[in-house]
Amino acid sequence: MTDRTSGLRYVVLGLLKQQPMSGYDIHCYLKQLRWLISSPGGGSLYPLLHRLLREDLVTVKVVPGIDRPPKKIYSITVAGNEALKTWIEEPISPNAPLKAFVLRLLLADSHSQAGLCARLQQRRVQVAGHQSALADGLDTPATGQNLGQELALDYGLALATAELAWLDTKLKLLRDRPPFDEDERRVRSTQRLRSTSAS
Amino acid sequence: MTDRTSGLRYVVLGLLKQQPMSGYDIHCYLKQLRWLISSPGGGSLYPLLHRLLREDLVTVKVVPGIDRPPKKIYSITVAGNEALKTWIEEPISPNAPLKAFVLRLLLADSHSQAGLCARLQQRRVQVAGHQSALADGLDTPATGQNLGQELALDYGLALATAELAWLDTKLKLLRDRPPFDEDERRVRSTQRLRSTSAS
DNA sequence: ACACTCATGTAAGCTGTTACATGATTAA
DNA sequence: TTAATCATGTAACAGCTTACATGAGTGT
Repeated sequence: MTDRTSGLRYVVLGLLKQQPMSGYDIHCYLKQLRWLISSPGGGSLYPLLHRLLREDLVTVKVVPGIDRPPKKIYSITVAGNEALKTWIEEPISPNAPLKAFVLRLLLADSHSQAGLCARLQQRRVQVAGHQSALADGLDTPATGQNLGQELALDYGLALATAELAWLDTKLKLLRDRPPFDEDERRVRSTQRLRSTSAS
Repeated sequence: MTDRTSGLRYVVLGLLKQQPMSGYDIHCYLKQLRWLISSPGGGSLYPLLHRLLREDLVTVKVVPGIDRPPKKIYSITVAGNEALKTWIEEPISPNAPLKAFVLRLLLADSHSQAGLCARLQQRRVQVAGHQSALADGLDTPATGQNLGQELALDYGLALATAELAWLDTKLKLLRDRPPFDEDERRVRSTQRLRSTSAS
């Protein structure tokens, strides 16, 4: 409901849904994504796993490693899956941080394509609102206008505009081709969904 | 140093630098900017002001209102100004949240133009890094590729690209016209710095 | 009478951070 | 030997959130 947290909880559940893994594995995986979402240290991760365990959203199995420290492999439970689904599908509050959206995108592999479309659509509405609010801010020289604020507004506006463009492109792509089945999804998506190019 | 906090502290100091105001005033002001930065409730604001007071970064003066509850008007101190300046000029860690950048932009009115350029430049480097990392992620189908992750990466890439374009435009604009004096700044900036247009 | 805005505050709690501790194995 | 990677954890604390409390005035 609040959407003000980083949602680390659900990132972890999402990863465990893809495959069971240890706290350390999660840590390494998230380090690779650190430019998309903030990655936690052990001090956040392990206590979190303990909490999830107490809440019965995950289970553990200790696997002794050969010539390695033993690992504690965590798996998601039915309750965990439900909690994750609930969170992913729950509407994002309009001024939640950008992460809230990316995160759901990231964890949406369990998502139906229709659900994904709905999510993008919802985002579109919010960004559009956001954008016009910024445009208003720029047009009214009312509130203490200074160079910094002006720049910040213009910056926000530029990013909002770009995001709208992206959303429209993807929505069109997703709508043009009706749902395909699970097996094809992976392949097709990697072939078709590219648009922007690097530097 | 950490850059992991929301920096509310410095937003407040920045506002108080522009003009002395009460906790409630700050609350209202920030509510208007809620699409750019998250705005705190009274439960965050008042304790924060008390802390700033204890740290001698601000001072208070109680102003009894006529037919209104009395206000506590806070003003920034010399120490407060220094703290703010230090924070604004301190380098942003590469994977700090987007807010960290916008915030400094927002509070940069006390900033020299050269400083602003440097800040944009620094951001450019970071976003470029960010962008190529994302591009790499998209090109290697290595890590658990799924539709959601693919979309998230593409999304990040699109936004990074747009941001780079914006940064380049602004940097060019700022470099083309050498520093103008304080009085002209306000007027000129509002005339010249626009680029993106609304819906 | 009721609710709403102005205006300030407290208290409990969650999340996450840093810094530290442990202990084994592997590479310089 | 020293350092680094693997792997887990604890403890202290910062920051923020929600929910609540208070109290005066204003409008319906």
